[in-house]
Amino acid sequence: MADVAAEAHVSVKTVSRVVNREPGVRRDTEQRVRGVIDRIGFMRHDGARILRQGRTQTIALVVEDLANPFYSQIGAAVEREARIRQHQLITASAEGSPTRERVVLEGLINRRVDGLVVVPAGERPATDPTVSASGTPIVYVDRPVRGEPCDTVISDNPGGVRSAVEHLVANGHRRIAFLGDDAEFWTARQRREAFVAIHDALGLPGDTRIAMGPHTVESLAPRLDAWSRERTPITAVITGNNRVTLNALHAMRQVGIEMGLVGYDDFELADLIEPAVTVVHQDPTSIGQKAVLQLFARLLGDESPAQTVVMPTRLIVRESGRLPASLRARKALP
Amino acid sequence: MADVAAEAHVSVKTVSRVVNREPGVRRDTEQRVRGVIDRIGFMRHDGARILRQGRTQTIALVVEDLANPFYSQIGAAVEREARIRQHQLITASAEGSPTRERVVLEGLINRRVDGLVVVPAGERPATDPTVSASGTPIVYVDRPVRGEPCDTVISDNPGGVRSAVEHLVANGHRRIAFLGDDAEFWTARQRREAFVAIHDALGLPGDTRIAMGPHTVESLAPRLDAWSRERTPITAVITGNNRVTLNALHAMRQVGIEMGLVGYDDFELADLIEPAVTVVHQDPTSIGQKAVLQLFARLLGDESPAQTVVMPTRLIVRESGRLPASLRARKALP
DNA sequence: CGCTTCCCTGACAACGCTGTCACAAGGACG
DNA sequence: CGTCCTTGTGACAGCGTTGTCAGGGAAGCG
Repeated sequence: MADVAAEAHVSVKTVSRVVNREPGVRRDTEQRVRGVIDRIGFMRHDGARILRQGRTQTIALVVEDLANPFYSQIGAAVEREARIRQHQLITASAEGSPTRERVVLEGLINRRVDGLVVVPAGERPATDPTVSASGTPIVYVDRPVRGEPCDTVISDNPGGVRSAVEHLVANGHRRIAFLGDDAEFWTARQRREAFVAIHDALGLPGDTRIAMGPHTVESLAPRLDAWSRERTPITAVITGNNRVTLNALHAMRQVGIEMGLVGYDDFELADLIEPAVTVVHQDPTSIGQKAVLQLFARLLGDESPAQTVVMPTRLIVRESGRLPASLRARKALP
Repeated sequence: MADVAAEAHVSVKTVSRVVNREPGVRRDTEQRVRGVIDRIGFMRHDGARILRQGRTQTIALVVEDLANPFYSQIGAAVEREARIRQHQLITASAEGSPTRERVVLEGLINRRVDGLVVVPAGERPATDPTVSASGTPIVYVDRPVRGEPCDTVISDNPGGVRSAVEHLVANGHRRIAFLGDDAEFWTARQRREAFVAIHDALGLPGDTRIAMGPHTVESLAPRLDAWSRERTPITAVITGNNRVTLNALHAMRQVGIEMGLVGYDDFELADLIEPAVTVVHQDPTSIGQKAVLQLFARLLGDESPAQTVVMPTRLIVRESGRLPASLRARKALP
């Protein structure tokens, strides 16, 4: 900038004014400065600008694994919303480890990102000293943190599970199993609890099977096989997230069982599998969008109490919720 | 930092030394400073550090669409490799628009990212003045740019297409169509050309069908239907990328045609569709990894001439490459 | 003509940190 | 006792911007 100033016979301040399109520069001066800028290829150093102004125009997204379509869709939405608001997005993976998450968050706060969208790993309480002391606004996504209330965007897990169970029941299923992901995950637990609650509410048999992950195809196959051979066999399963759904589908294919299925999370080609998979769809794009909206409200000074937004889910009915023909004969209890 | 210094009765420089674990601080001084830091919750301001040191410890990834699994897997790999090397990753979408790409790149260079991994939009020549003038090292991924040679990581498109065609031919197919993505994309064109070349090399009929996209299910369904009804019908298609594969699968399902298929890009559940889809797999994780490797070599001062790395593809044989039973009767030309 | 007002421009400090250099104190050594 | 070296510490400048304030000239006004 000093070089430009010297070359154009003006002060650095005037160059700054031109670069930032500030008013109060005579037209010919501006032309001259602009000419020099183009000629020597000057580019403003945003680092210095940031240091001076205190705002980094950057937000960060911390997720478990960017390659998981659920998170990458959130990522795409967050990036788009950030870009619209002239902010850059830093993405970071915590790989599900609270320790790594701390390190990552600390690094981001050292960089003075303006705000954070975080899918919290584990059960970290909201009052992480490093984070809360920094005053950086955070919006949690997909699962809440413990302790004092924080801005959070989650999806309606009980509602999603209820729609799945009701759909299966309406199709004649009575004994429904639940394959949840590792109980370490809050979403997994919440969905399990909802599963139990809705069973009670509908007066369904209480001895249905519940198995929490991690699930591999190898462990799932014999388990599903066994469940379907019991004296009071299950006729359908609800899977707790996209990973589990995939593995369960592989397992079923492998063992050759026919069984009702409602998956959690929609996935590409769910409609091309035979039978097409009925799923509970939570819209990652809307979730990400909503989170950014909330974050920017805070950045613009919104001081209202922390808010938890529950995003609705939608049951996408395809075919896998039906009672398979092979099971219709020995139709279950009333 | 000044506050800490005052509180601990040392100079800011000593605080700086402690924070950065520089040697040459007496043990008790360090303890005292560390105590104050913890007490008042000091966190180093990396923006200032960066301004002083000139390195941002940040690289950026510019892709078309983060929600596309191919790119999000590259993104995950790049982030991981960057993290290992103590760098943060900024991701940005250009949404396929060269104009937007320019703006995005300019913004990233203003931030003085240390390096860039870019999936170039369109046919931008390598000599983008803003970028090349800045001297920021760039590695292009998935498709090359025109003009002077640049570091580039692409996958072996001719090899991939060849393996697809050879596989289909080995399964008895003779009339094979190619459904490429928009010819605006370099990869789409390269795959088309490879398709033509291998046909010549193998002496296959020259009148096979080629259609470049954008392809929707609606446009694809009648086209595939028509092709399969002609006097010399095609018996198989090769699809030019994951999007096209998906739409083609939907279209086939919709019209109810049986036809051989080899898709470009692997996708989750390709093995659960009936018949399981044979694909040409390009490994986005390795591609991303390789690109970062190359980038950091440049950052560490590697001055060797620009290099184009071609990553091998792998044909994942499942079932969709077979000659459907319904077509086996009127078995095609020798 | 003197005064105010407006427009344009520049000097300067400061954002928070670190590299350089200098300096003081203490011990080793001749 | 003087010299040299080592160790720990601090003063200061400067990274590239921008906010603040001040100043100079032209125009407007009485």
